[in-house]
Amino acid sequence: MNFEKVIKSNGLKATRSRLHLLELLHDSSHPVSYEELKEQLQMDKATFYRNVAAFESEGVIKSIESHDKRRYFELATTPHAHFICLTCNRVECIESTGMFLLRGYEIESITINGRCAQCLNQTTGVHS
Amino acid sequence: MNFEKVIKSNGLKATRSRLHLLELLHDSSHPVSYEELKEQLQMDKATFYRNVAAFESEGVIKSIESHDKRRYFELATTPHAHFICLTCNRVECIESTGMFLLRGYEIESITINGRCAQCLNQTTGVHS
DNA sequence: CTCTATGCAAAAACTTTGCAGGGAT
DNA sequence: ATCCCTGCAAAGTTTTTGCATAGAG
Repeated sequence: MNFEKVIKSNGLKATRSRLHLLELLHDSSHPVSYEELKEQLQMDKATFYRNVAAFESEGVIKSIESHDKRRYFELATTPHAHFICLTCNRVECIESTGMFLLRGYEIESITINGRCAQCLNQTTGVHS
Repeated sequence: MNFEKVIKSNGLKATRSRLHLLELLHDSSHPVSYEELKEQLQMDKATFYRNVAAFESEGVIKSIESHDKRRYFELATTPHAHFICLTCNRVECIESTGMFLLRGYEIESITINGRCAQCLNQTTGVHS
């Protein structure tokens, strides 16, 4: 994946911080929480906020809000739904096909909150 | 709707502030934003935060997060989905029946982000 | 070389906590 | 009368802004 190109094509400069941000999101199999993202990147907090905002407004990344105040980020790819487990807080991407229809509305994203199969069976093993 | 009873049955005292909060949510046809709620209630901000937290943890009210950082509240009723228009920021409740099934998962709430029919037709009339 | 992005520090916005008085049961 | 709730003020957090320097194109 050529992030440099992606960044530049959105009128932004391909700096180290920005490449790091996108790489981190790309390397993760699931959406990354705000906190985790902020932690793992060594850029200044001001830069972090500015870059996240820039990428989001350019549509390079997307954010999902969970039931509590958590916010998760991922690279913008094909539209798909998200499932957030209220017990273990994991976010899963749900690739679906027939789901994006609702009379007269344009659907951009869907978030489903609930409890995943794992957590329903074993009440142990809670992820923070 | 007997809010006094609702509040007391959750081990809380039926104070004016709390009754106001629930009445306001009840009188609104759609979920109310955090800001609007905070504005329209004349209780102290500390009290506001404490009461919202109390009601939410008791399951009396529910909150929905929109794509940006907005948070919306409603009285907890029967499970239903929400549609948030990314253009006009309106939140609609979607009563659905066959929607709450997903292999092995327990669904608690669903949020759909997109653009409503109105906004798709007329690009004017954006609500704040 | 130009103009944007970054880091630092300071400010603003938002949320939580402590405590004494007021109100509900 | 008791114990919870409220308001105020102060402390903590999170996010934004201003500005000089560093870095990308």
